[in-house]
Amino acid sequence: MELVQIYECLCDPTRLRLLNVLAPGPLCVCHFQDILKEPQVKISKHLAYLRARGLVEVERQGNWMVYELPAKPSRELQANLACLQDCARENPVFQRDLARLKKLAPKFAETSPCGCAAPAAR
Amino acid sequence: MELVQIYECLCDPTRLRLLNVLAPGPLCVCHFQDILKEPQVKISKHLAYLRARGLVEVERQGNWMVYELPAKPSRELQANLACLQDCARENPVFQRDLARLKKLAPKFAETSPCGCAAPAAR
DNA sequence: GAACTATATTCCTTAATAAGGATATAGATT
DNA sequence: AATCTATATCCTTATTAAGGAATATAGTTC
Repeated sequence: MELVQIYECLCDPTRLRLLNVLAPGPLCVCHFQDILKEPQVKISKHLAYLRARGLVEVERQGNWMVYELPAKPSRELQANLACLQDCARENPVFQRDLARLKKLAPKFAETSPCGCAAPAAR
Repeated sequence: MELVQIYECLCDPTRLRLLNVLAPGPLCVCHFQDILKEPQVKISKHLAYLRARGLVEVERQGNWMVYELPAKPSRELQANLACLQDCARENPVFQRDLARLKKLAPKFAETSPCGCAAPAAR
């Protein structure tokens, strides 16, 4: 069951936070660091975990690895991401992360050549 | 985050199957055994896991322990159970289990004093 | 090509989880 | 009280995951 793989990804708070801030648009690792305020190793490893199970996709842009939600998510993934967004609406941690994203987005856009925060600034 | 606890419960195939067949109504352990065709220990342990995290509730009826989904699920649980049902609709394992439940329900009702399959027979 | 940046991987330690077999418990029946 | 039934717990083994420290890699810049 592919479903189990999805839930395996969702059962860690750090990974939930990553997916949450990814909803508005692509981000690179350093931006995740700034938003979640977690060490690089931790973030990188969880992103690898998500990637291995198809919950995120990556594209290299120079030095930066830009992560985003799958372009064509399975029905199951789509349903669960929607559900997560729904739950995130009332969750203080998720909301704080999104607020940080919003606040940092302009700075991201000007300081990082990858420009990966641009879509998130919408 | 309570959400993580929910996902911890959902990231095992046996537990997903348990929750799936619980959707139509309460069931006791022996019925889970008949439907999932898994050993008693396994089922009992996973039910305990679900119970410890509030995904199911139990009531003793004589010898039988009757499990059911929470009467008042949190918003998050409600959303995720709905999502699971949605995903189950296209999943052969889940559908097979539900078919077995439907087929066995009358037999359950006549053979077991707990009558816990009655609501499922609806 | 040397230094620098952003990110990934490896190694280590610790803890959580799953599964199965055997045994224990609680309640029912005789 | 002895026995039976349904279910839970204990024990052991193996797998998996998390976090941190250190190191490796790929790409960039000078």
